[in-house]
Order: sequence, then C-alpha cells, then structure tokens
Amino acid sequence: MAPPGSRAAGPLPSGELAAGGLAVAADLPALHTALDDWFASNARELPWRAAECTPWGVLVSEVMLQQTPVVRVLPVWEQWLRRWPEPSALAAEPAGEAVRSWGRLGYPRRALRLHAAAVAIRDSHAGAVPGAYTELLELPGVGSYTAAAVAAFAFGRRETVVDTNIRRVHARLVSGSALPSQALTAAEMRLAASLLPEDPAASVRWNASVMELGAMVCTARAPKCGQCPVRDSCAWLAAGEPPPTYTPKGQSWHGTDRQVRGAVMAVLRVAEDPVAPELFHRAPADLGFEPDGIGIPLAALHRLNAAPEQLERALAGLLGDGLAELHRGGFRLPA
DNA sequence: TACACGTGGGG
DNA sequence: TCCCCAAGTGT
Repeated sequence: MAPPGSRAAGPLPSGELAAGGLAVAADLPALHTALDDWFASNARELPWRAAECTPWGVLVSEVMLQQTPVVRVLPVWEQWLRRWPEPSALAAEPAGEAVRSWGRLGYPRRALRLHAAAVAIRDSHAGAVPGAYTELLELPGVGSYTAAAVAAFAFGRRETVVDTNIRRVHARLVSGSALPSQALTAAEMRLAASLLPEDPAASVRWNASVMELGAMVCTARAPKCGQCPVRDSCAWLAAGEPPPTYTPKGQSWHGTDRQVRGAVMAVLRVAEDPVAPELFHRAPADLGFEPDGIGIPLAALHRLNAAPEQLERALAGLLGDGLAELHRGGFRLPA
C-alpha cells in the first residue's frame, strides 16, 4: 500500500470522498476558479514568490518556514540571500556561519542541514538546485513537504503539496472536521492529489492558494469564515462547526532540555572564541571575571537554574547533533 | 508511531 | 500570565 508520502495522483477511488466530500468533488473547477480569483487579489507579496526569485531562494525560504511564521523569516531570508546568493557561496563557508546567521529563527539544526544541502548541491548537482521531487528529497533537511513545495513553486511542477495549512483547509472544506488528524495519513495525500488541477500551472496556483487560505483565513484558531471565498462549499460550516474530536497536546518548554539547549546555542552564536565548559556550569561572577561579549546570553542561561546533568545532556546533545564542537577545551559552533 | 527539536507573537 | 501554534524533518 502507498505510504503517506506517495505522490501517486491516479483517479479517485470511488468512495474516497464519501465522508462529506461529495459536494466539493462535484464541482472542482468552480472551487479552483474561486480560490484562483481570491489568491489573485489577496495573496501577500512575499519575496520568494517574486518571478525573479531563484530556486535557491525558494529552497531557503521553505526550510526557514518550517514551523516558523513568515514575519520572522522575512528579515533573515533577505540577509541570507544577500550574503549567499547561490548554494556554492554558502557551501564555501563553515557550517557554523550558517548557524550563526540563522539567528533566533529556532530549530538551528535546519541551518546545519541547509548548509549540508548546499554542499550536496555543489558536489552532486553542479551547483544548481535540482527540480525533481526525488532528487530534492535526497537533500538534507528536505522532506516530503519541502521537496514538493520546491518542485512546484520553483520549477512549476505538478506536485501534491501538503502542509499544515493545506491539511486544515481540506479537513474543514472537504471532510467537515475542525482540524486534521494528528498525523498525516495516506488518505489525506490521496485526497490532496484528487483535488489537484491537471494543468501544471493551475496546480501550482492551487497549491499556493490553498496554503495561503489556510494561513490567512482558514486559521487554526478563530477562522475568518466571513472572508472565505469558498465558505458556501465548506463541509465544516455546513455541519455546524463541530469542535475538534481531540485536544492537541501542547509543546512543553519551561524546564525542558530544549530550553537549556536553546540558551546554550544563544551563547555560542555570539561567542567569538571557544567557550570554556566552566562558564556554562558556573555563573561568571562566581568565576571572578566577566567573559567578553557573552555575558547577557550566559546570564540568561544561568537564570534557568538547570541541573548539572541537564546541562550535560544539552551540551552532549549539541555535540552529537553537530551544532557544536570542542576546540581547545571549549565549545564553539562547527567550523 | 511517537517524540525531540527553538522561538516569540497573539488570544 | 499561560497556552497555543507556526510553509516539518529525522529517528
């Protein structure tokens, strides 16, 4: 049986849309037109959507946008593309520079993988971002969503793009649920494939419009149904807006290893030289001197009052992940 | 399959 | 204040 990532876009098995999707499937062209029109006049002007944006620019944006809001990505993306206009430019620098330039976007391993992807593009693709889904999927940090998104948005290919926005729109519009299932299913991929316009250019617009609708109107909390161009076709509205059938479990943060890792990374990002282990374990004041430049993030780290073993786990984890390395007895970003 | 992985804005 | 959540990936 096909895995969730399967991109088979064959004909819709009869009964696939039985759970509330019949009304939508009945008039797909009208749905395509409605979202096309809405997108044409409501889409945000984002730099990675500009005609002159390169595939590299699209790839960088897609990785930065993983689990990260557009407004925070914007300035960092501009900075990255100015400094590294093509993959080979990034590949020529130490991975640590990518991590440092990542700033406070979060999930810094993405920066590491983007750097590794740039190296792979230089070494295995003659410096040009590949346009085929399967080749994109081979790149570090590129999963099924990002591979499909880059193939579609940078190369105009007909791909089944499924992100959290698209899943939510499909859940409401077609399936009549308040939220998509907790994990991406093969059925969701089949549904998405069945809704995709046949024409490649139209499919690209469709993918972008559904995503934009999910981001701007059909939001997770307090959807703006009054502004929705397809509210009259919405299975969830028709069903009387039934509540979610499960409660999403929150991401814990306070007191976790992740919080400590984040604080350590904040220190390493601003450090000019390797940071001695003692500085992580003992407050600078106790050591009798003020470390140069890293005082503020170091103070933030110590305010967490992490247990020694928790600090050890964080440092070991960062070393294991390649986000930090030991140099002359101190911790630093990878060179 | 479920969990780990950063960060900060909005309700 | 606290909690939710944002264009996911890798294990």
